[in-house]
Amino acid sequence: MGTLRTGVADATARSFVSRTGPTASAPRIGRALRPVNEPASLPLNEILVGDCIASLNSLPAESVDVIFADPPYNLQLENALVRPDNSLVDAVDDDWDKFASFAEYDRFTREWLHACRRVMKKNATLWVIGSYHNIFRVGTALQDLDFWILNDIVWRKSNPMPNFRGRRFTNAHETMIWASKSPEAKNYTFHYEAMKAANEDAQMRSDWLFPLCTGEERLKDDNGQKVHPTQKPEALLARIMLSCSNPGDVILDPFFGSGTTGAVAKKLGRNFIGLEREQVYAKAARQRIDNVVPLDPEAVSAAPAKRTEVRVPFLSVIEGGYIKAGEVLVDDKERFSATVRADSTLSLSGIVGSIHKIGALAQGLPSCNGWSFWNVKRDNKLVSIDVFRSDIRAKMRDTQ
Amino acid sequence: MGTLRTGVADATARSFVSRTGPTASAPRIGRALRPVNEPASLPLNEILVGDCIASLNSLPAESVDVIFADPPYNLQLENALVRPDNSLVDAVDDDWDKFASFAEYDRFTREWLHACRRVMKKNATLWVIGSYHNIFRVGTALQDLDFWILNDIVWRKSNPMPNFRGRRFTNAHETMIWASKSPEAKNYTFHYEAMKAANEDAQMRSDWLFPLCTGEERLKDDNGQKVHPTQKPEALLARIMLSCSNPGDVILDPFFGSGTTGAVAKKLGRNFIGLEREQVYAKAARQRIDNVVPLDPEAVSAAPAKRTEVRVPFLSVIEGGYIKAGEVLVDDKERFSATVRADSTLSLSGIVGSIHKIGALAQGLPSCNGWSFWNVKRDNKLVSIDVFRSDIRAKMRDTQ
DNA sequence: TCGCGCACTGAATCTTACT
DNA sequence: TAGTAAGATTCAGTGCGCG
Repeated sequence: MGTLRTGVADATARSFVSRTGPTASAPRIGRALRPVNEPASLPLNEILVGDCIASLNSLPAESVDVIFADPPYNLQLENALVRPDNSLVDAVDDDWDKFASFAEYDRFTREWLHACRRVMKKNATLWVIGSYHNIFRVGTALQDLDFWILNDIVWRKSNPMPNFRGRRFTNAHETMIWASKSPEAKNYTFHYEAMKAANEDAQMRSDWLFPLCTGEERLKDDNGQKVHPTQKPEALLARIMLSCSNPGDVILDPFFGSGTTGAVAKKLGRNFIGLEREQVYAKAARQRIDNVVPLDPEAVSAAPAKRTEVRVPFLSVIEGGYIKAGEVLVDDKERFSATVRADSTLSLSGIVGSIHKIGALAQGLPSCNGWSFWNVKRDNKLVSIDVFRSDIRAKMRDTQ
Repeated sequence: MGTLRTGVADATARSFVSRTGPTASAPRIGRALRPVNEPASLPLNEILVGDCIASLNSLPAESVDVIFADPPYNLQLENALVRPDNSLVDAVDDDWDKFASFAEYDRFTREWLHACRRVMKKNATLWVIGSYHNIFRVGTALQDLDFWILNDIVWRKSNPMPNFRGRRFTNAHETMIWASKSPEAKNYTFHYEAMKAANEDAQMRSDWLFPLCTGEERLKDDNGQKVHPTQKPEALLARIMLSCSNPGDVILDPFFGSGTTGAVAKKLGRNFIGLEREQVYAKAARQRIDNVVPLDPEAVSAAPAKRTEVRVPFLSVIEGGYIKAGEVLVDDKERFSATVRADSTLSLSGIVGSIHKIGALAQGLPSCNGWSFWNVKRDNKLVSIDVFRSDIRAKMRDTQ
């Protein structure tokens, strides 16, 4: 396994070095620097522009430690989507995300996965991210190609786009699959202790909470438009690299896009190889990466898990058995009473709504915090429903 | 759609009724009660013992509203799992969870999904739960069979089994796929408003947090051993039924196991059909369900949704004397004004059209909800015309 | 400098009833 | 059944301008 630490490009340099790659289909956008302890043909910390399968086939076999892949999701939008305020959603409608059929998508998927397999070291692992549109195809292909799934990881988005038509649950997560090259490859890298320490000394779970990539981090062009429609947050890549790679490792990304993998690799003292079809993305990524200042090697430690006070649905109070459907809630002075329904809405004089809405309605106020307004009788005493929320939060705290 | 409410078995009765089913392979463990307004061959609130595909094929086509399926996971533990203290983990190693290959599992999956499809009503939906061992196979099969995925839902476990070897992330979730019968079936049941009210008046997301089924809820046999290795929590099924079904609906579960689907269906005033291969599970489930006390019907009905309210023509507002022909409507900020004509159309700069059309035109947008856009002046304050619609609807309700 | 209000945005398979 | 009109529908932010 490579232990290189100096191959990462100097952060102060800005010059672009475009060179002829090993095949005509894969010109390199890279730095002239080349570490001496890796095969000459391994284009470390470079971006190969061209078809990812041709580029993969140009690389030496068993040469990379980790692959992170963010392939096209094969979204199938039927019509334009407008928000309630009638503005148009800037959806992904790029050519690279269009496939004629599931069969074609499967063929494409199996091809790039097969090519990835060849360049993976024996104990290398592979990450693929996707949504329900494509992730089941990817998972099936992985299993058919004899990859061995280690985990599926859920990226829970703290700020997902809402469902504007109210016809589904908010699509608030994406799924990543983490797999080794084969069931026999047992000696893959996994920093269990670091992950546990990062998670308040509890094992790191398979559900991770991160915000979308927005604000400063989001790459914009000269017109202020986003450079890439699906730029991933650096925190996501950082947790992957910290848990599953070592400084000096080679991280390959066959769908490099805006170069998040490269930026995080450089920051964390890893080497990257980026494959990207679109010249415009590759160029933006190169510039982005050249601006990254690597962390001090000592500082390259696991990022702590994010912890905030979570929202508890009132439904959880019923689901947790604290209050039963059909019970009656009253306010402090027992002037108002409402019946709890199975779906956790309250019913008062035939009107149905949330604990907050009905609390407001009872008092004739524009708003009301139902948690502090409503009580339930226990042993002939009033107990605030907020007590149950606190209890649920205490139990959840370990699982954040 | 069935509206049966009385077919749910009497909670005080305890007797088992085993009968000969429609095929030799599907003897019924059911109640003698049979609602009169459903086809004679629909075995409501019964458990059919036998091969699930044979049982499915014995049911009439297009007869169920929701299917919840918890198929075998095809777990692939190579060796016995031992805890750090050397105790043996009681993992799933039952015969019904063994498949020789992915191909065999796929064949099985496609077969039962195809049989499910036939018994689904046009706007029925299907839920399948699984883990990374099988869910990718299931999702691929669903898409190949032309089901239309609406969401993938993550069940986050608040108390998952830890990873004992420290070689992976804690497997802390399972995945559910929610799908309609085809892309064209748009009128599936989804109680958006109820879910939103249940979740602090914010849209219900695709990640749900529940504890595992433990304690009192977990079914035990006479020796104190768990009856079924993968009993699902009732809260999970309750959220599914509350969001995606109505009282009286028929919920089918082709892998009934310990009968959680039946228990929750009865509690929430839904009908169930359970299919189960193992006599011992069916018997335990029957007993469990007979002990369930249904909730009061008031507590389980769907909260009223705006989109199900009757349409009120704007003309009714004029006819009701709320607004007089010739009056002027304005928007929130009084940037636009339009005159009400006697036939309830608006006139703005010589153009005449509905409240919606003129609202859209004024803003230069493709569409507009005139009810929320326009206001009228009363006592020098703006009053939304939607207030008048609400009033008309309230009066209509009283006279029903 | 701070707070407030408003505009804008993010991998999205996003309506329904009537003629 | 296809076309048209009614009308229902958003959360957690970031960033900017104004007072």
